[in-house]
Amino acid sequence: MRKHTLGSLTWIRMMRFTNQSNQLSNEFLKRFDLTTAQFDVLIQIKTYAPLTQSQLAEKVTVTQGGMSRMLTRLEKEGLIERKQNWKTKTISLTAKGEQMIDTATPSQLQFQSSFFEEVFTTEEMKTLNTLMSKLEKHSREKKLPPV
Amino acid sequence: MRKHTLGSLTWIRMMRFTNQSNQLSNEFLKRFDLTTAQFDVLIQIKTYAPLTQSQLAEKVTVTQGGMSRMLTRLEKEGLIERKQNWKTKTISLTAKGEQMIDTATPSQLQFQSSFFEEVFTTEEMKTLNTLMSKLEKHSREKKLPPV
DNA sequence: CAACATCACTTGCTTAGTCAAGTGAAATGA
DNA sequence: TCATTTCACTTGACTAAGCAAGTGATGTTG
Repeated sequence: MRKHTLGSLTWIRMMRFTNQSNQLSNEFLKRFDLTTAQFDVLIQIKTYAPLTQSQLAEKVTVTQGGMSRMLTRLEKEGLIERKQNWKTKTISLTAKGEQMIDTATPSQLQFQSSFFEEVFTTEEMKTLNTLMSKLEKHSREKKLPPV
Repeated sequence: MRKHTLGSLTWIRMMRFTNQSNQLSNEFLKRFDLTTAQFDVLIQIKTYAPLTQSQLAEKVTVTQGGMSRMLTRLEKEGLIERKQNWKTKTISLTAKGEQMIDTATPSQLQFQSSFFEEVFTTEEMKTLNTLMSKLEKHSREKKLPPV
C-alpha cells in the first residue's frame, strides 16, 4: 500500500481540518444557541432574501430535501418564515431570526478567521484564498469519471 | 453587514469545497459499495491494525460514540471484527474488508487527487499542501476563546 | 375540458455524527 | 474483601444530510 499522493494527502488534511473546525465552530456558536449549519443558512437568507427554498439549497450545496428539513427546524424555532407564493415558498427572517444573526455574525466571522490568522501571514492568507477559489469553482463543475 | 474578512471567505469556500467533494466522493465510491466515511475508517484500520476503538476515533476526528456506531455498521456488513480483549476491543479487518479496501484504494486516491491535479500546477499543489499541514495541526490544538 | 406533465416542496428510510447518561469489567484502597 | 473509581465502550435522543418516492398545485395539449 502506501500509495498516498500529494493530492490525496492534501485532501485528507483538508477534510480533517474542516471537520475539526466545524466542531469547534458548533461549540462556539452554542453561546448564541445556533449550530454552524443554521448560521450558514440564516446568513444566506439575510443576504439574499426573499428567495425560494431551491435557490437557498443551491447556495449552501445541500439537496432540496435537506433544505426542507433544515427550514422546518428553523421555523419551529421561530427564526424564519415561509410564505406560499404560487407554487413557490418564499423564505424570510423573522424579527427574532434577524436579531439572532446580527448578534452572532461579528463574533462568528471573527472566529472563522482566527483559524487562519493565528498561523498565517497576510501573504499566505491571500495565496490560500486564491487557491480555494479555484478549487471551489472547479468542484462545482466536476463530473464523475466514467466507470 | 458585509463584514466578510479574507479569513471568513476562505473558510466558507473550504467548507463548500469539502462538502461538494465529499458528495462526489460518495457517489464515486458507490461502485465499491462504500461511503467516504467507511473508506476512511477502513484505510485507517488497514494501516494501523490492531488498534482500539478510541485510538481509531482519535485518528479520524470523531467521538467515541460515533465510532461505536460506525463500527457496528461495518461489522454488520462483515468488513471488520471486534474482539474483546480485557476491557478493550481490538479492531481488525476481515478477509472481505481487506479485499474491499484493496480494490477501492487505488481509484479512490486517484479520485481525491484529481480535484487538485485538474486545476493546479505542481508548485501550487505543494504550496497548498504545506498550508494545509499548518492549518490542520493548529486546529487540533485550538481551544475556544473565553466567553 | 379531461389527461398528463412539470415544478416546488415534503417525507420515509438510511448514514453519520454529537452529547450525556448508562453499563460492566478491572484496579485500587480502606 | 467489599466499595469505589476508572476505563472502554454502548445507547437514547438529537441534528444534519442524502436519495427516491410521494403530493398537490399549475401548465400544456389532444
